[in-house]
Amino acid sequence: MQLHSSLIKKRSRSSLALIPCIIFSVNPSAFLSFATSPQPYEPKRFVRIIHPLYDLHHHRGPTSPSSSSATASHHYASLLQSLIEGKAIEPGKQIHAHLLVTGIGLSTIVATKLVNLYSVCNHLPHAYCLFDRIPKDNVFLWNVLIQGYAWNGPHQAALSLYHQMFEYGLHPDNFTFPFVLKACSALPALQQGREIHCHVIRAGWESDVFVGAALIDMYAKCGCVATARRVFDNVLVRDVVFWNSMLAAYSQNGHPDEALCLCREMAFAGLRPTVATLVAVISASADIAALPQGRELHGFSWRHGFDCQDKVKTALVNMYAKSGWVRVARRLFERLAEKRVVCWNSMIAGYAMHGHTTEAFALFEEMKKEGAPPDHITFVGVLSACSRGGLMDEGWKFFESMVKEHLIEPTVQHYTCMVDLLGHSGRLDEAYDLIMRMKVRPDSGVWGALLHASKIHRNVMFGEKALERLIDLEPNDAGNYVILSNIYAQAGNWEGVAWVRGLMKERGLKKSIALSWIEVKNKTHAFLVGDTSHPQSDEIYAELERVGGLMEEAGYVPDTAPVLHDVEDDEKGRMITSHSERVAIAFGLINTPPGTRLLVNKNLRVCDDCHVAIKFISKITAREIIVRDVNRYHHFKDGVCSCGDYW
DNA sequence: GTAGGGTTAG
Repeated sequence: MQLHSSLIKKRSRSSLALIPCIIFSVNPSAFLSFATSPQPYEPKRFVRIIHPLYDLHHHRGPTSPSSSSATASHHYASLLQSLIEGKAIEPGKQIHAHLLVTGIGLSTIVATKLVNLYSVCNHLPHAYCLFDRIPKDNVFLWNVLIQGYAWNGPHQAALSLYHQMFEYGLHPDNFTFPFVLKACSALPALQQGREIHCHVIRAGWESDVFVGAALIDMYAKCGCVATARRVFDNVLVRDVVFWNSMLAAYSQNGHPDEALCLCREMAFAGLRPTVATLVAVISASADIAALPQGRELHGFSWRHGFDCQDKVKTALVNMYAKSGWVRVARRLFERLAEKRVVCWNSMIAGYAMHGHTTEAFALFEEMKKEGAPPDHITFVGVLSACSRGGLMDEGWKFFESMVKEHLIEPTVQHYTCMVDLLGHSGRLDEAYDLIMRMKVRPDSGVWGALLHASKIHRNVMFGEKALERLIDLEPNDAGNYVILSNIYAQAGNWEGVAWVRGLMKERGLKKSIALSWIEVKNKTHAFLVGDTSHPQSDEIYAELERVGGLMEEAGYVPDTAPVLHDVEDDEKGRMITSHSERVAIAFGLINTPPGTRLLVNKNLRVCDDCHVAIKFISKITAREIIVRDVNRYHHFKDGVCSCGDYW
């Protein structure tokens, strides 16, 4: 027996342990084995493992007697089972060939294992080919194939297989449902997902924790968070992963508050968080720039040893960048052991959000130099940096290099950045042309970008075109209607204003109430417009008046045109000087030592007048004031804002 | 014998 061996390291899915697979070549035909023994390789152990196979190969075992044949089947099946666990496709292929070449043939059990192996290793054409030629009378066989298509696509194939099962008189079980639901999440396919949910209920699996998690994931990916929550409530025996699914559902669908609240419930229920819990919750606090929670979670991660996990670190980088602590984010980023593309993306996007274009571009260059290939999300970050900075030429250059050099097909998000960039420069007709020429279906983001650009450049025609589409795409988003109403008001078209307001009333839409919050001494203080509920209310308004006087001396003229009331139009008759962000800033001024940087958050965009006012405040009080609105960061310093007055 | 969750942009 001539042997030559090579060691292949395969990652086991469950434990991430390294499983050495030793491949041997045996005369006359290629032959192989594997060893799950720990390294270093032990010859004695190897011989014990190879022995039965060696016998089989020389036809000493699996000849005509049925008992021997059954033994052979058993040996091959257990061999294949280990290959499945190690996801070792090549040895599997060789066994398959060997069985066919030597005429040993495939028993049902061996064929099933091969389908399983091909399926988990994403060799689906092989898996299907084999599946097609064997009896399909057990659910297990269908499950493994559906699993393969659900993980690797085409996802539609998983769904057709699921439907075919019924034609064979088989019924899906508690394994089938998670697999096929995974395919629905990936597509995403809500209608089919709902149908499967009905089957789940009929089959009595709705309180199964695995099926439940899959349903939550499916509904979350389809944007139906409320339904996901109903599923969550119906499952009474919950484990950590199940909780994590619901946390992720909230965190990924723009419900960060609910995610944070659920996390507290989870802790109360006595469950210990995992890496996935922390990643979901940290990213939820990043979404609302909840720095106190974010820092608390950072501390928790550190105390429980999660902070050395790169995924947690990346989530923290993202959280600090989004919460206005870019330098802290960068320090953490530098300490990452392995900078994966997501880490670079997170940091680049962080810079872009703050309008730090130079840093964003520099990091992009560094990334390429370090040999980390940028992906489509990297380009979303870089392009949004261009659009924040109004850098038209650079934007096109990046867009073209993405397509030509990096062979990345532009997605709807890239087009959104480009529309934003063109809109920024007032080239609304070009922006509209680009939307018309897009290879992908324009979504609400693209039309939203055109709508905002129309507002800034006071263009009624493109504003109307954009709202027309947005009414179809997100009919219940009050913000869109308000922007067009603003555009009409700016143009003095009061009929237009009345029409839009009428439309909103008819549809029962109300603009969200404006809210600003500021963190002082580790405590968050939130304010509504004209808020007088704070214990320091009198001092706050005295400060607003004092600063207001200085501002007028410096040349500030409050713009009281009706349009200004539209960002926070709930406060009819109230003074714009009491807009929530100004109240929060005044609170910050009286509660922090002179010169301290103020960081204010707002749930809507800053209105035009407040933007002007805050520029004055920053100069008069010699403070750096950072306002994070729903769209971006504004760094006010010495009477200038980093957004260049475009937001 | 087959399982489920997590980082990025807008």
